[in-house]
This record gives sequence, C-alpha cells and structure tokens, in this order.
Amino acid sequence: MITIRDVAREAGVSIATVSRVFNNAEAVATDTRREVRAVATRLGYSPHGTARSLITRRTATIGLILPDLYGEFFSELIRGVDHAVRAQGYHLLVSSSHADRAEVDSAMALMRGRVDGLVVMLPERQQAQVPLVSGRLPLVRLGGAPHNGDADAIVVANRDGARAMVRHLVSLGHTRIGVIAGADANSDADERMSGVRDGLEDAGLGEDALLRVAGDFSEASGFRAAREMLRADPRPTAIFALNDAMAIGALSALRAEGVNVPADIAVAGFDDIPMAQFLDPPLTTVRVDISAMGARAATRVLSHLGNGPSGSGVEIVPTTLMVRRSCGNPGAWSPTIPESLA
Amino acid sequence: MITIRDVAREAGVSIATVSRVFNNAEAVATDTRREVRAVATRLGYSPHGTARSLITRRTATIGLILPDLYGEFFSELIRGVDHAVRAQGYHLLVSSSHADRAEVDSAMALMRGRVDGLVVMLPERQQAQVPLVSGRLPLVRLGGAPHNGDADAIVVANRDGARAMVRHLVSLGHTRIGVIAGADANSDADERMSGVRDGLEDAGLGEDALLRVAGDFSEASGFRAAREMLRADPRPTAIFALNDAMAIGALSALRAEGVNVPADIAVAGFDDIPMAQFLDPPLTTVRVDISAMGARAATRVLSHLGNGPSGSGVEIVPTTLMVRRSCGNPGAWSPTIPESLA
DNA sequence: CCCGTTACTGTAAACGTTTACAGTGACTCC
DNA sequence: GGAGTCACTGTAAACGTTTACAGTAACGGG
Repeated sequence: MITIRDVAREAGVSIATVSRVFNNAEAVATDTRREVRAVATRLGYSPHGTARSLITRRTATIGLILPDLYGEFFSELIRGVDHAVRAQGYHLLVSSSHADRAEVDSAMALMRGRVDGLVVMLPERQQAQVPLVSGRLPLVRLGGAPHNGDADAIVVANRDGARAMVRHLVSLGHTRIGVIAGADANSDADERMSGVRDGLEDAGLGEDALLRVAGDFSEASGFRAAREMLRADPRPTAIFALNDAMAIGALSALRAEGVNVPADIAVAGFDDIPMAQFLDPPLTTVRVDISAMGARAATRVLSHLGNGPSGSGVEIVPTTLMVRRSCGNPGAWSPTIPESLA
Repeated sequence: MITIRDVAREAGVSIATVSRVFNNAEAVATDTRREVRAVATRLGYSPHGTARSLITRRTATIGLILPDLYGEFFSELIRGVDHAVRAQGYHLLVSSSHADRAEVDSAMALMRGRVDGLVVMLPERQQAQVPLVSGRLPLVRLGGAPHNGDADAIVVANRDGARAMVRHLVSLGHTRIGVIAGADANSDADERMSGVRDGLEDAGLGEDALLRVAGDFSEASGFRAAREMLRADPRPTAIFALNDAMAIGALSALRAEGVNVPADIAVAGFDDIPMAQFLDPPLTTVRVDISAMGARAATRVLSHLGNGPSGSGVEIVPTTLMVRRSCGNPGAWSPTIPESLA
C-alpha cells in the first residue's frame, strides 16, 4: 500500500504539503501542487479513508439499520437515503435483517466509530419500547408510530391515508368493509388500522361495518384473507388491504373464485407500488413516497452534522389517494391506459 | 467520546489489558476481565472501529457498487450480499446510482481504505469495457455477460434461461414470437436476446419467426411494446418479455385491447418476481435466484480475504423454467391457486 | 535459596492521516 | 537597512486502537 509518505519522498516535499494538496486548502505553490499531483497519480496514490477519519473525527458515512430487506419498499427506502447522503459526499453503511431490539442495539454498537449518524428502522415487534440511545451520534428513527419518545423521527401519515381511503369507500356506498390487516405488533399496520377506525367513525358507522382479517404484508396472506372474507356473513362489499402486495393476493383470490372486481367487490391497497396501475383492474390505493421518506431521514441526520439547516422533531410524510378502477372509479369505466403512459 | 484510555484509568489497568479483554485473546485474569467489562458497560464504551481498522489493516467492510436501485431486483441483491457478509462479521458499504464508468471508478476510489473487498455491478452502458482495477482489493463483478476479462465474476445463465423459454414456447406450437427486449447495451438483456436466437435456431426457425421490439425493463415499456406488437403483421402468437415487469405491462396492454391470454396470445416473462404467481393469468417465467447471486458474489470476495475456501473465475447462476398459465400450461387450465399456497 | 517457568500486566511503537505552530526567504515600506 | 508582511513549507503532535516486547510476582523444583 502506498502512503502519503511515499508521495512526499518521491516529490521531495513534506507529508504536510501532500496533505494540503489533497485537501486543496491553504496556500501551496502552483509548481509544488502540480508536482505532487503528478507523483500521486504516477504512484496511484489516493488518501486512506480510515486514517483520515481517525484524525478528523468524521467518517463521512451514515449508517442505515433496517429490520429486513424484502420487497420494493426497502429498495426504495435505500434509494432515497443513498441519494440524499451521496449528495453531501457521504457514504452509506447498511445493516439489515434485525429480528429484534437486541440485534438492533448490537448493530448500533458495531457501527460506533464507523458512522457519523444513524437512520434506524425498528423491527416489527418492539417498536414503541425503550428509546434508542446512540451516545453522541445523531439518530433518526424511521417509520412506525409517531411520538414514542425519540427526538427525531420520520413517519408516514399512515393513519390519515387509511382514513381517507375508508371515507372514499364509504362515499362509494360501501357499508361493510373487509380489512386485511398487517402483522401484529407492526406499528405501521397498527396506525393504518387506527385510520380505518377513524374513517368508519367519521361516517357514523359502527364496529359491525368492519371485518378484520389478519395478514402479514405478503401476497400469500392477502390471498388467504380474501378467501376467508368471501365466506363471511354478511360478506363485505369492499376489501381494503393494508398494503398493495396483499391487495394483489386478494385480487388473485377473488379471480380464482369467480368474483368480479369491482362489480361484485371493490378492492383497495396501500403504498402505490409501481405496478399497481398495471393490475387488473388498476388498483385504487394510497400513495406513499417511500424514497422521499428515506431522503428526509438522511437529510435530517445530515442536518445535525452541520450540513444544511438543522431541525428536530417528528416529521410526517403525507399520503395521497390514488383512485383507479378497482373500487369502481365513477367515470373511468372503460378500459383505460395506465396514467404513467398518458 | 469515551475511549479505551478512560476505561483503563477507571478500571485501574493499562489500555493493553482493556484491549485484550475486548479481543478476548491471550490470558487476562478472570477478576481483571470482569472488572474491565463492568467498567466498560458502565461507561458505555465500545471500541472505535476506525482506530481499530487503522492498526489491524482490515475494515471488516465490503463495498457494493450498483448502477441503480430501482425495483425488487436490487433489494434482493443487497439482501443476498448483506446476509453473506454479516455471517462473517463484515459490514456492507453501499453506493448506487452510477450512470457511467467514470462514476464507478470514482466510487471505487472513494472506497479505498474503507473496505476490504468490492462487489461491483456495472451500469448498462460500458459493460464489456476496460476491466475494473482495484489495486490490491479483491473484486468480483456481478451480472452482465461472462468472460470479459476480469478474474472473478458471478453472472446469471441468461442465455440458457431465454433459450429454454423459447423452446418451451415452440413446443407449445408457437412459430411467431414477439420478444420485448431490454435496454440497448444492457448486457443481461443482450445475453437473453442471444438465448432467444439460440432457441429459435434449435427449433430450426428463421429470423422471420422473431419480432423484436425494444423495451427498458419497466412496466410502461412492456405496455407500449405489446401494443405495438398487436399491430404487426403477421401478429405474434406469443410474447416473451425479457423481464417480469415488462410482462406485467404487456398483460395490461393486452387486456386493454381485449386480447385473451393465453387463448389468443401467450405471454412469458423472466425473473420470477414474487407476484408473478398472483397475476392474471399466473405468469410463466424464468426463475432467477437473485439473492443467491448476491450471496455468492459476497462469498467469493470473502474467500479472497481468507474466509472460507478460495476460488476464482466466472461463476454462473442457473435459471429454472416456471410453467404457469400465461402460456397455456397444458393440464392446468382450471383456476389454480398460487403454488406458494398449495 | 536461586532459577526457571507460568501467568499476568504494562510500555511504547506503530497504523496513515490532519493541522497548529514554527520556521524561512523574499519583498515592501518607511 | 531594519521591520513587517506575505507566501509557502516543514516539524511534530495528535486521533484510538493493537501488539511485540519487557517486566513483575508467585510458585515449584532442584
């Protein structure tokens, strides 16, 4: 490995001068600078990040701790974080697959001294537990329910989104709504469920308007849940899956049973994954800008590091209702082409 | 920040002893060990990764450089890499969104001294260009065409997979096949296209059996391409989209035009993304185990670092033909439930 | 009683940088 | 011509670890 010392010797200057050239700070004579640069490229030198980090006390890296990595959700999230972080010249250290809180804490410990800040998304189980403690490192929590004790968090307006969807369904005349819920103890799922209850309440509908069946955010669980709902009495006239993957499963089940969507049963999802508009029928869903959420989390961490205006508190990522045809969008009955192609 | 020196002072020992406790190497008296551990947790000490890296000359990190981060493909890839890497106690540094070769090289330079090895996937354009040079760092290239000059690479059996699919289509009686190709200069797409030609040749069919329309791996491009194919004369009796996302777009277009799948036109995809089995009809496709590919790449890099048996060369990830109903799977005509639920 | 061994612990030199501080000429100005 | 300023460069001390080497005390054997 070739070091700053080799370059200095070869160029006939001190290591301080080489360092100055590479941090293009302070005054270095143009000739010297040129010479050093030349020697450096000839020798194939580039500064050693670790050594630099040790002395400057910044790693130029932020850590991202995720519970899991299945599905488009996480790739979008990483994409958002990566983008924001790279824009400020930072690196991204990713650690995923943390089944419980202990693993998250250990991942955080392992990252000590390797990152300047952290973005953490907790695994489903212990969401609202003991607040995360990261020593001096800026930390922002991602997802889950708002207001659980930590200073910084970016969360989705799950509750508002679900509420808006239920109101939409009710406005279409549905008074018996089947909801395919998320995993137990997943607080995003919990929040969406609360939103459903809010919406029902808004409409003056009671508990009997709601048929809740558990799912786990997978297509398979949506399939099973929808099949179960078809046997319910009274049978719901609308199915609201708390994410799009489960809605896809539900559509598949309904099709297998010969039930027409939306004529017989309306179906709605949550997330608006890219293919939602290409489904049959195109899926009415609640849009969430996941990569924006990741970007915001990263930006927040960076702001505590002195990049950009600093702020604190819980920030909420809004949702949008995307009305397509799976709930019988009035006025869009004829076969339409996906809006991204219009 | 609390350092090894603080712990040493507080515990009344030297920093060497504290270090020894944390690397649980060599002999340390049980009492001393206990005391140090106690002080360390009381003070909330954990070793500083950067400092450790500097002296040990290993960062316990491997770098992953990706062209992009859109879609499930990349999250699966990261998942595989992350898993393999964590199993050996390594960290994962991710850098994505590299539009061209220069950006890849700069990302590699930025990672110098921060990682012990690299997994690199090149952006679509300059795939087969100048081989990657990483100095002393072990490097494995991911995806693209095999045999382009680098020592280590993990690639998908794109060609075999596409060939198998074409043979399947031909065996079903199709002699006019529309292929929705991938982006220009994407070598995975190129390889799949070569496989298509192989398959056609196997069947003794000429160039006129093939209708090629360009796509870019997105649902939208699949939609457009399928629509274009419907206007071709003679019209193909089967559409083979070179990935599942485009197949989904194609299904959507066919539906909009009132064409029945598979009765009027067969549709096939490539990748076998999770929801392929939940589509209408369930999609016949070529299965690729993406996360396994990522894991293999990581394992290969790690092997050069002395973890596990070492090997070199180009490794090929096999594909499997998944016959479902979108091409008229004989004997599976009645509505079936997805196989993951059976 | 001395020596060798064992079991533990401390000292100090690295690792490759950055940066405060201290030079060193050359030039300007009075 | 001396002082002051300026532009540039070098010296050396950090940053928080690991680890070779040396040191110490206790103990057993001769």
